[in-house]
Amino acid sequence: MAFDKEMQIILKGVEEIVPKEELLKKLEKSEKTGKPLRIKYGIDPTGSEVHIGHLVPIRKMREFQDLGHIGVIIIGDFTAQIGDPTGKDESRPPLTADQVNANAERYMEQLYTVLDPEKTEVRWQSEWFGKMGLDDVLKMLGKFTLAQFLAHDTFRRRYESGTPLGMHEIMYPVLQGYDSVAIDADIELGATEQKFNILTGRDMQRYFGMEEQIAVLSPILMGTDGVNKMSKSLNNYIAVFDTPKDKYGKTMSIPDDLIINYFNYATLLSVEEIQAIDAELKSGSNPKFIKQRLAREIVKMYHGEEEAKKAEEEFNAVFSQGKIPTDIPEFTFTENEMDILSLLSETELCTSGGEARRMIKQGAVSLDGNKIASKDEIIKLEGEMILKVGKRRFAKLIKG
RNA sequence: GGAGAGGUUCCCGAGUGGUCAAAGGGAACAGACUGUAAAUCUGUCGGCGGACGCCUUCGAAGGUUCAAAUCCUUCCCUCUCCA
Repeated sequence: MAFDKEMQIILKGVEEIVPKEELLKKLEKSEKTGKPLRIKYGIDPTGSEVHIGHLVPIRKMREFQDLGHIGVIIIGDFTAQIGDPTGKDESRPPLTADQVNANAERYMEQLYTVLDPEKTEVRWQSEWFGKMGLDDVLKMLGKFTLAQFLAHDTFRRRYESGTPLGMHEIMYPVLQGYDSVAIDADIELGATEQKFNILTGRDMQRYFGMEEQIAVLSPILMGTDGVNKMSKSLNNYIAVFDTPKDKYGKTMSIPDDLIINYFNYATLLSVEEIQAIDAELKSGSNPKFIKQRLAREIVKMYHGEEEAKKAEEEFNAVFSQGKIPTDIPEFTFTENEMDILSLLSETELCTSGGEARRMIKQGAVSLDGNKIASKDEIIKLEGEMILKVGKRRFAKLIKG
């Protein structure tokens, strides 16, 4: 087969391709006409942080780019004001246009850590939706029936459980589908939960007499808690803008049985390398070291070898040997002595006096390694001292 | 438009005049333990002051009462059934 190599790259780490047999035709056509395929991926700039779960399909886009195709990023400035209802059980408060603009810029910055800017086209939904009149919208909506949408699990569940479901939310797949018409997409990337929306794009293209796009669906990356999918609202994510130290630490906190999953979807290692790691893991070698390799790989992707090594050393020092991290906030005091409660609130190690007292009572507070026994303790400030709360909160006190 | 149900602390969810800062679960945080920021166990979990107390909180605004999350009035929002 002519496209063996291409198919192998495209299929790697992909959960599902619908419909698979059309993909080969697209590739053949592209080769014959010399016209690159247009690979669509839509983002809703509802926040400004991208996490590595988002990047799974983005990395796929990069692979398409490396094969010579064009990546088209849709900035969903209209859909962002709706909030994607699929895969969610609750409405999201709409955003203002200003927030959307601000988010979009920061978003792209993070995507370019993976994408090839030369082969990336960025398009805004407002380019086409901004010009539409109500008649266009009605025509578009008339192509679908309510039953089609209620057949979708998310909508049905929301409806049946009595959770509010706004009319505008039902519009979401329609808008996303029309994007594919507007940019003439050949392939749309997304996580598996996007299947419905992406297939709506096929319907839409068909209604407009166009060739239908193909859905290339990536698996959903599990969050660091190992229970839910990676998501901002659940705070179980590793962000592109996280510090190397945080990326490393968060990776180390994932459950052991997620290790291979992360290797597959969050690193650039080849299938063979990952198979070797899997074998090693199954042979009973200490998962900690394999997880450290994973953490190193992830940090390396975004910050380079050097930073990865540093993050690992730091992690070992702080968590394995109980040492103090290197980059801790410093506070200079001119007073000769202060009571411990004031110190804890001034350094923002504790958010309230009540919390500070609680932490002391629980034996969580120490100064230069000596446990603080009483909330009435007066600290003599001299030179540099390290104040510590729990395992992860530190402050350096400097006598000014 | 008609008839019902409901909006509680970060989330879910009990509570229907004082004993409620408000059960229980989840999340989070801390301690012990561990190869780990995993798992498990224990504890904490509105703010201020050493408990007693005070302040802020139960959709919003008023009102009744010595006293309200709990009663009344108006308003906002959600769901169900009927049309």
